[in-house]
This record gives sequence, structure tokens and C-alpha cells, in this order.
Amino acid sequence: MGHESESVVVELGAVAVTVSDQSPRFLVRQEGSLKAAQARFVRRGFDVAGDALPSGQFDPEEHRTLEIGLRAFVYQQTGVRLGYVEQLYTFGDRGRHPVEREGGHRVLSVGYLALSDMSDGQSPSGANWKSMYAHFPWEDWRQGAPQVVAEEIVPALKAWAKQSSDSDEQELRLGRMRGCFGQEAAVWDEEKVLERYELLYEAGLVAEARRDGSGLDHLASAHVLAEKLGLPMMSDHRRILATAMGRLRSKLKYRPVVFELMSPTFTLLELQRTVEAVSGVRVHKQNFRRLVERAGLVEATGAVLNQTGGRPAAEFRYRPEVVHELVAPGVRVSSPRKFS
Amino acid sequence: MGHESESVVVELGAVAVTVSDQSPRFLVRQEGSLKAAQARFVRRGFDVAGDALPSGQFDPEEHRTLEIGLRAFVYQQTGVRLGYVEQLYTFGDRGRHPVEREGGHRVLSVGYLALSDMSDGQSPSGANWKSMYAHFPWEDWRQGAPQVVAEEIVPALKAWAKQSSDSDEQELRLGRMRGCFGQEAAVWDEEKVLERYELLYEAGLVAEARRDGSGLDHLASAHVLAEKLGLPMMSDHRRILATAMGRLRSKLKYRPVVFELMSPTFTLLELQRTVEAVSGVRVHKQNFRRLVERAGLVEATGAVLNQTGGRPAAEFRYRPEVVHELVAPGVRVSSPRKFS
DNA sequence: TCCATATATACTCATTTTGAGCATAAGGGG
DNA sequence: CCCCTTATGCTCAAAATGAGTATATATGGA
Repeated sequence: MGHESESVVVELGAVAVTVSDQSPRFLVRQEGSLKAAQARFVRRGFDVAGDALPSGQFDPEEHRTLEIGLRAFVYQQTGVRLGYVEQLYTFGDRGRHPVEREGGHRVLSVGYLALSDMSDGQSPSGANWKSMYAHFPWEDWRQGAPQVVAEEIVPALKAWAKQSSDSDEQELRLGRMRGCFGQEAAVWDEEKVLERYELLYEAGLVAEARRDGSGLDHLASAHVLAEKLGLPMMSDHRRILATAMGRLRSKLKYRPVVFELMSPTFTLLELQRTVEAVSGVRVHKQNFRRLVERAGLVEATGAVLNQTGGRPAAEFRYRPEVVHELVAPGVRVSSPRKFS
Repeated sequence: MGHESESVVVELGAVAVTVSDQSPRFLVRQEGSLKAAQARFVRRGFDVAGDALPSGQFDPEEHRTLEIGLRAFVYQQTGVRLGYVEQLYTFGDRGRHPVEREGGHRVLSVGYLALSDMSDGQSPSGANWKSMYAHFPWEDWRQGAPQVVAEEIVPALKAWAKQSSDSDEQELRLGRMRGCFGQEAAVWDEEKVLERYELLYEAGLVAEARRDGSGLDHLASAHVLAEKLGLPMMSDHRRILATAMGRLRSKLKYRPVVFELMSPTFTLLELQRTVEAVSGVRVHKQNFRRLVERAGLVEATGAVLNQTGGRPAAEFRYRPEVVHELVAPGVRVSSPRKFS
């Protein structure tokens, strides 16, 4: 076993999230943005349909830390300078990267979650922000359960369950379906983004599953359905996206990370809309305000904004001191049964 | 920039945790357990005092997934077959690994957290389990605030704060001290294990800081203090340990992971003691029982155990079904003001 | 035997937190 | 001024939480 065979190429990739127009969005790589040196490595994946996350090959000579490398790639490929960044997960299963399938080096991807305020003109022109829910249409429950869940996903997963010859396995699949999509006794849990995507993948319903060959072609309608299940992405990037989205929704509740998505000052409704956009569920306005204020997360600037369409709103700013105080609470979303 | 310079060596390491004798413990590598092929790589770190976590170099030829490689290394080096495993963090800063300092390849470490039930004879003879609190004596608040906090850590951190020439920086340091160690208005937060270790490292108080050269030698008593601040470990393994401990304490509260540390059946007091051992705080017995039962985490087996020293206890088992039910809750620890 | 001492388990009670809704305030546009 | 909209203050019941009290049932020894 020579040293050569043991070496591994490390790819750094970012899911950079922002919220605009009440939609969570993430950054994709611009074609043509790659330096020649990187292009060879990165282009390989483009034979697969769909956008790609900004990413590049970690260079130990150039990058003192992984994060430094990541920021450089994102800047090169999108023009965006990242602010808040946290590590998500390291993906390393054989065969998940297109380069490997062609017999190249084994590729390890270190995924990052980044949060940015890209409101009004903060985003460089040309930065390409894609809607999260265009790729995960079943994740947006702000207007109630999305049609696609009841009309497409649940029936298709029931059919998939039936296909198993083992009746225990059938029950297991149905149980997963219920737990993931809030059917029957189960309740919608907005954090299970990854579980849901993986279930759909395993059932062969999303485009990537068919592309990767594990798709179930017995369903004649499979390709029609896949089109209703959101836009596919290059390689396993949609899975990475799902990981990021789940992590973000979860973190929202116990750390004050929403503020990384806000401009320096904001109204409480703007804050609420941002939380709702990310979590995909609506919250009770008065209780949200109570929670945020009681936790000491914000303070009024004193200014009043009257372009809100109704009574003018007080302007607030984040109070970063909370982090050093007693406990640092996040913004808990607790979906009310009825919408306000 | 040749291809060679861009390749990276990936190390897989595990913090395998169990609880025995009311103490959280973790697995360390046995010297002499290494295959010759690995020894060269791994031995480098041994010039630094302290134990090492089981770890080895990821081999893309041999290991289809990172987890498979990890399990193999832990088995080879300790004889333990891991059960529950989750990824912790990928460490990649330049200079953190001894091999790099000698001019070798850049090393990336993917750290894992593993949980095992190693009660009564489950652990292979020779497996070397070390007490967590021997390395983090300030983390065990089950008997109230540990002496070392008030007598050593707080004064030393105050002294460290004073040293800064900038008075803003002084205040910042004091604030971190209070937040980390629950002084004054702040409350002890058992999850901040990593923040605390990093603060002590930054202040040059732990042995590793002095070893790595960032120690503050103006304090004549520094090496005396370092001995009271727990056993050091090889390389940055104590930092990885702190990461694992913090993650575990946090996860305990929202996922039913304690049961990975329990034997198949147990009494509620045994379960409580395990939670307390890991979280390092005591909980109210009656309320703990109420929480666990109400959440449907356990069910009585019907058996009764009367070797408990008092009234016989009912025997319980974990009910894995909860995970598929409505919400999957963990075991929230909420330290009461007074101890029962 | 009977008591002291453990632990086990059931229940109570006050306080807080949460979910939900009502009511009023204050802008803009007809 | 009326009406629509959003902002903000306040109430209220239900649920969760923190802290006990009370009682049950073992063991070990006086």
C-alpha cells in the first residue's frame, strides 16, 4: 500500500443562506467563475443536471485553516464575502462524488453552513441566490400543508411501502412516511429536512435517485413525479442542502442565529418573517414578540418606521450581550394550530 | 502547484464514551496495539505527554465509508466494537498535529463521538477507559461547585484578565470567565465544555498550552496550577474530548441518546445516575421520573429488583418506538437549586 | 420483633411558561 | 370620518416545571 493510494482530496463546500422576499435562499456557483486551475476538478460534475454549491479543493499550502479556504472559494466563485460560518458535516462515502466514479482520487467534502444578511444591495451583483423551497417544495408549511405532500408524496410513499415483499418492512416504511411528513398521529417536525430528503431518495422519487441509478423505474410516472419534487442539483448537493437546512432550523431554537440573517436594525415583524421563512412554519405574532423581548434578545433603537402599511413599528437591534448573560436562548418556533 | 502538495492525510479519531461507577469514561489507545503500517504515523505524537484517543489514517482503498474505517481502528487499538457513532467535527488548522510540525503532510482529523454500554463484562479485557473528570475536574458539579473552580480557576483567570493592557479586553476576559464558570449573575451551563477548555488554554493555564508554547510563563506558579487542571493528553485530543463532552451533554436534552449508555434493562435511578454522570449536575428524582415516563421513553418490564438497598425498584427498558412517534424528546436536565 | 435507614413511588402545590385570543393604538387611503 | 393594515398591550386557561410531602417496602441490626 503506497502512500499515494492513501492520500485523499478534500473539497470545501458552503451552503450560504440568506432570506429575501420572505424566502430562504442559498448561493450557487456561477459558471465561468472558476480559475483555470480549479476548473478541471470542478467541471466533472456538470454532466449532471442542476446547480452546484460553491466549493473547491482545499490546498494545504495556501489555506492555514479550512475556513479560510472556504471563504476564498466562495468569494472567487460568487463574489460574496461570508460572515457567520459553521461546520456542518464531512461527507466521505465512496462513490458520492463524480470525480471518483471516473477513477480519480477519493474525495472528502467538508460542508459548511454560512449565514448572511444580503438585504438591499448587500449582495454583489451577479451573486446567484436560489430559492430553497424551489428545491424542497414540501418544506414550506407557512400556508398550511403544501399540496405536493398530500397529492404526490404520501401516495407515492404508500405505493413504495407496498412494494416491499416483507410486511414488517412495509410497516416500517409507512411509519417513516408518517413520522417524516406529519401524517395521522404524527405532527410536522420542521427539523427533519434531511430525513425527509433521504426517504424520498431511498424511495426513488427525487430526480437524483433516478440519476444515480437507484431509482425505481417500475413506476411509469416516476419522472413526472420527480419534476414536482423540486429542482435537482449536482452530485449530492441537495443532500448537503437538506443537512444545512435542518441544522439551521434546529439551531434557530437554541442560539440567536437569526440575527446573522437580519440587517443591523429591523422591526419585530421583519424578524418574525425571517424566522418563519427559515423554519417554514408560521408563529403567533404576540407570543413571538413576548418571547423575543423577555429573552432580552433585542432592544429598541428608539426610531419608528412608518412605511409598514399600518401603525408604525418600533425599530430594534440585536443585543449581542445576551450571549454572555445567563443563558443564550434562541427563537423558539412553536406553530400554532390556527394561523394569525 | 503540483498535485502532491494538495493532497492531505485524513485521520479518523473517536471519543468513545461509556459510564461506569457513576463516572463518564472514554476509551484511550493501548500502546503496542498498532499495526506496524500505522505505527509510524501514529507514534509521532507520543513525545507529548498524555494518553491518546484511538485513531488512524483513513485509507480510501480499504474503507468504503469513514465510519467503517473508524470502527476498524477502534477495534484494532482497543478491542472494542462500537455501537452508536456520530460525527463530531473535522479539525484542520495548520500546526495542530505533531506530524505536520515535522514537515510531513497536512493532517485533517475527523472526530467522532461513540456511545457504548460497557457495563458488567461487556468491555473486552484490556480496554482502557479513562475517567472524563480526571481530565476535566472543573466539569463535575454533582456535589456542588468543585473546589478547583473557586480556589484555582477563578483567581487565575482574574489574574490573566488583569494582564491585558487594554481595559476593554480586560472586561471581555472577565465576562468570559463569569459566563463560562457561572460566577456572579451568570449560571453554570454544563454544555459549555469546549468554551471552558478553550478559555483555560488561551489563558495558558492547562498543560497543553504551556507545551504548545502559548503558555504564560510570567506566572511562576503556572506549572503547579496546570497539575490541578486535569491530566493533559496527546496533541489536541483534550480539545476533541471537550468537543465531544459538550455535544453529548447538549444532545442528551433533545434526543434519547442516554439509552446508548445503558444496559438493556435498568432502574430509573440507574438511568438518572447515568444522566447525572454525563451532565455533571444533579437532578430532582421525582421530576426526572415524571419527565421520563410522561415522554414515553421507557416501559416497565414487570420485573422487580431488590438489590438496590431500599425498596425494590421496577425494572425498565427503553422504548425505541418513541423516535417514530410525535416528537422524540431527550432527557432534559434542570438542576434544582438544592440537591436532593 | 421492631426500628433505623435506604430507596421507590405517588401526589400536591405554587410558579412559570405556553398557546391562543381580545382589545386598543396609530399609520395611510379613500 | 370610515376602513384597512399593522403594532402593541393585556388577559386567561392549560401545560410544564421546580420543589416538596407522604407513603411503601426492602435490608440490617438492636
